[in-house]
Parts: sequence; C-alpha cells; structure tokens
Amino acid sequence: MTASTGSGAGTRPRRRADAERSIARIVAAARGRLGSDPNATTDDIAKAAGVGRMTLYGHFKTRAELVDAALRDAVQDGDRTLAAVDLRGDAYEAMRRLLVSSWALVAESAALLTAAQGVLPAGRVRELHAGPAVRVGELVRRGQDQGVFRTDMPTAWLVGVVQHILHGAAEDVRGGRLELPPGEVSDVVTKSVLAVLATPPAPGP
Amino acid sequence: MTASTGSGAGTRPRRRADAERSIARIVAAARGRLGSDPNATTDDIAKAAGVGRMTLYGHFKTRAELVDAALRDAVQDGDRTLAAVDLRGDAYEAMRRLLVSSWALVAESAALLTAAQGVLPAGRVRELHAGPAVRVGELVRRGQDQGVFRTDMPTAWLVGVVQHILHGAAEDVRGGRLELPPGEVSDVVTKSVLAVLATPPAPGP
DNA sequence: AATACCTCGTACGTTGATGTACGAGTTCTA
DNA sequence: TAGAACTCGTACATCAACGTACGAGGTATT
Repeated sequence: MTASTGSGAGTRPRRRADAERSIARIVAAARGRLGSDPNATTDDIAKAAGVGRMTLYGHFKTRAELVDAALRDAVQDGDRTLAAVDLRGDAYEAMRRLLVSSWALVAESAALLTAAQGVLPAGRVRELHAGPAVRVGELVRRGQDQGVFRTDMPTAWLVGVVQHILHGAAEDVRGGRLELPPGEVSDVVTKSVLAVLATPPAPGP
Repeated sequence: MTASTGSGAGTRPRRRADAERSIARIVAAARGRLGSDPNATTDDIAKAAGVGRMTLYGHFKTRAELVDAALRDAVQDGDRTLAAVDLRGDAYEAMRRLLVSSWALVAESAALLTAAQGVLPAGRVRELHAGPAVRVGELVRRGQDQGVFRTDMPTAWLVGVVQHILHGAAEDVRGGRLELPPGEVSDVVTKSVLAVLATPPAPGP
C-alpha cells in the first residue's frame, strides 16, 4: 500500500479518488507478480490488478517507473516494520527480533529486488534501500560498540552479508531448493546471520 | 577451456581441428562476457571470440545451449580446483584452504550462474552443480562429524549459505558496492563463511 | 589435390515485449 | 448535472534479440 506516486512529491494538481485506487491496486499487483517472477510483463501485472494495460500506462510511463514504484512501496513497508521493532538493549537480541519480524517481507520481495536490479540504474536501487540499510547499519555498529558483534570486518560488509543470506534463502525457497518447513526457515536464517555477526570466541588464528 | 562439446559424449564423427579451436574460443568468450554481464547477446559473445555470429550458430543451435556449455566448462574448472585442494585433516582448515583457492573462480562465474538460471531449466543448473556441491557437502559433513562444524542446521542449508555468501560478495564486487582492496575480499568472505559453519561456543539459548 | 568441412557476411523471418494513438464509454467532483 | 478526469479495448509502431537461409570462399584432412 502507501501510494504517494508523485515522482517529485508535493505540488500535485490532485488526483481523483478512483485513480488513486487504481494506482494502489497496480502497485500491489506489481509487488505480487514481480515478487514471484522478476520477468513478469506489464500485461501480467495489469491483469493481476484487474485493470486494463492502458490504464497502467496512464499512470506509469514506463515499465521501469512501475518497478521503481513497487520497490519504493515495498521498502517503505520494510522501513515501517523496522521502525516498529524495539532496537534498544542488547544488540544481539535486538537483531534477532529484527530478523524474525522482517524475514517474511524480505522473502516476498526478493524477486522484486532482482527485477529492479535488472531495470533500474544501479545507483537508484541503493538510494531506495538507503533507509533500511542505515537502520541495520546502526544496529550493527551499536552491537560492535557493545562488544557483541565482531569488529574485524567493515560494518558495510556485515550489513551486506545479512542481505545476502536473507536474499539467498528467499531464492532457495522460491526455487524449491530448500526442503524445510517454512516456519523453520526463519529460524535457520536468524541463526546463520547471528553467527556471522557475533564476536568470535577464541582469538581467531 | 576443456571443450568436450558433444552433448552425448563418446561416439562423434570427429571434428576438424579448426572447429575445435573455434568452439574453445567461443566457450571462453561466453564465460568472459556472461561473467561480466548476464544479458550479453550472442553477438557480443561472437565478437569477443573473434568469430562471426554464424559460426557460433554453427556450433550451438540455441543461446541456451551455449550458456549450458559455458557453465559446464566453468563448473569443470571449479571441480578441478576442488580436487586439487587437500581436504584431509582438520575440516575447518580444509574449508579455509578450499575457500581461498576457489574464491577467484566463483567470483568470475557468479554472473554466468545468474545467466544460466534465467535461461536453463531449474533442474539442469542443479545437475551441473552437483559435482562441486557434493564435494563441499562432504567436507561440511566431515566437519560436523569432527565436531568443528555446527549440527543444529541441515547440511544442505549450510552448503547453501556458503554459496550465498560467495555469490553475494561477487555481485557486490561486480557492482562496485564493496569498497575493499580486492585482496581483502577473499579474507572477509572466508572469515564470514567459517563463522557460520563453526560450532557455536555457548549453548545457544 | 580432391573433397568434405568450416568460416562468415548479408539478408530475412519470427517472436515477444514495450510503448503510442485514437476514441467511445464511465465515473468522480464541484 | 456539466465537464473534467479516468478507464480500457483495438490497433499499430518499434525495437531488440533470436534463429534461418543461401552461398561464396578458405582450410584441414586423406
């Protein structure tokens, strides 16, 4: 949800209510279809939205623009989820909470990300991810200050690893490569991520 | 390198030497181009091979067939690399050796894998990876038996995580998202992977 | 040296998706 | 309720990549 379709938010002539509704449905459909197939066509998406292809093009000049809107929407949801998680206290436990509550969303948007990477300029994708990335980065850094997360690797890399494990797991699930009860996936993902982040026990050789 | 282009190896009418050479160049070029851009066209590849597009189609009926051959070639190289690594003794150290010596190859073939996933049937990709995957899987299992690798997650998942971290790092490098001296990448990747695999210190809550 | 094999250019047919044009009908909004 | 905004079908223009056809030359092999 969360339309806010204007490229440059703010001064907008005002849109009619039904248009607003159409846009919301299209964006939702785009998230859904692109989330299960990164190559979904505009036609697929329009059909899934229960809307004519022309209506879609009435609101999004190009396919790229649509993908951008879909990703923006998904990221916004993610950011909201992150904001709702209590990140205070022990960073280790905070990270666990964060992973548990964001796994589902990340999983269903993994393919969407792939789609975006293929269509949007590289910089744009980073830009859209900036919000959540900063939040995670801050938590990681705080964990490092607390001594519970390792400091022998750059923070940026650690954040990257978190993403890679999440994204990889999502792809595995989507491709049926992972034979694991869906509920447990969240578990192993969480454990794996925390294992990377945690301060190593013995003085590493 | 390593042509062996016949789909059904063995009884083949025999090919002329120059054809063999062309094929080798084409496969090498395919690995190169697809390794830096998963969407490289047959035209790109032919040009990179210093060969006419028609010559290419003379040897590979479809683009998919070419991608298959390229991936097969890369995997074969990988398998050879793995075979050359001494996997005896402490599994932890063996894994470190394995990661160090295979990182470069994995990195340069990451995009090729992506290309293959888009074009080849899902099962085919797994089939091609079977060789190396089994080798890594065996090492992981051996580490679990030795008590140095964790046993609270399925072996298959652990193998998957190894791949995800490697692949993710490769993508980061390719996209310039990772600002790290190339030499150090191998280091952090190795450390990260080993952190996931290692037996956790305290009894996990 | 004869022959079968290989190279490779040009040109064409095909497919699949993107995006545009037009226009008639419908539904908000004021 | 008048008019602007929106929907949406059909039809078409475009484009990029794939793959095929033909045929004139080279080059390995025997």
